Amino acid sequence: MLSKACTYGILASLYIARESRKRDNYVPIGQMSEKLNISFHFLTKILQQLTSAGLLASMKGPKGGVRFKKPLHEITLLDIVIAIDGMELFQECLLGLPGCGDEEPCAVHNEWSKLREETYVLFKGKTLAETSAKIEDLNLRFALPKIMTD
Amino acid sequence: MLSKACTYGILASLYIARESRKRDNYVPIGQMSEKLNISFHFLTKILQQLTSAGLLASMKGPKGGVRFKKPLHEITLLDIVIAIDGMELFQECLLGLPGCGDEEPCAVHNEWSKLREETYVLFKGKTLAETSAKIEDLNLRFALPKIMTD
DNA sequence: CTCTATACAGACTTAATCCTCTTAATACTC
DNA sequence: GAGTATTAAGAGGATTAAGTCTGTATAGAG
Repeated sequence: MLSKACTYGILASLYIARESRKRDNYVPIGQMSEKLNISFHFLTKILQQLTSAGLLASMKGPKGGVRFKKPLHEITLLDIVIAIDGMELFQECLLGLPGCGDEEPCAVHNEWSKLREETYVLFKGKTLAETSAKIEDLNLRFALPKIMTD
Repeated sequence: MLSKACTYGILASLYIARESRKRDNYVPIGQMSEKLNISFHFLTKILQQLTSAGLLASMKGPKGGVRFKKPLHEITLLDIVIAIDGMELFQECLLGLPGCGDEEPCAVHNEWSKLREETYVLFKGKTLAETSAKIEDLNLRFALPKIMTD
């Protein structure tokens, strides 16, 4: 469904969102990679994609790191997904048929495009503000063990 | 979403279904691979999965090939998908969190599991009889060019 | 019985994804 | 200005998915 890079990107985004609600600093990638248990260099590359997509601002040097450029309620999971995995997910024919579309639908086009649209709407409706808040409500220590222990 | 092998498996299944409604012979994989423009050996491996899953019966030798063991209206796209890609698609957490489930949901678990369920129902509701009939109704020469020219 | 057309099996190759490493460049601290 | 903590950039390695090849077994045809 989503690439590993994309799920890491979402997790990292939720982490950054959570940190930035606590204090307004840049969040260093090194700390983040430890807490999320994701390879530092790999995470760096993923976050660079978010930076060059204009979602994150980055700062080098001590006290550097990354943070979101816009308020958290203006950034959605869709923004993250598109920046990393692109739009193909919401456009591809289930059967991989090249000409499939509304005009020349494949055998499952109508149902499938409806599901794709629902998926799109789901991602679009999830802001970082709302979603990162939910993480704390639910206290997901099972999944993100080190986030909760700093 | 689906692996290449799985989409090829579905296309081949629709082809077999279509052929077997015309005459009751085994469908040779060589002919199928030409018509669908899929590598013969690769397609063979994929169809072996359907055979060992009990969906297809196969016959060696001249006039041999594969055909479905059950009537077409009793076989769904879900059967094909599960035989090739397994059930993970309908079980995995969107964020890849290991403990995510109804008891300890991740931040998007509820919405995501609803979508997964809809996907499952979509596949389950699509029988080969209905779906392969649709292919001819819609005359999908754009996508399956060689199917229509034999 | 032999020949041929087919499926079966598994090793191998290629391509894509995932991840790591090394070397910059830059900003802060003293 | 030197030292250090950080991101940036890109090469390279590891793993998995995708695809190819070679050979074997088997069923039918003559």
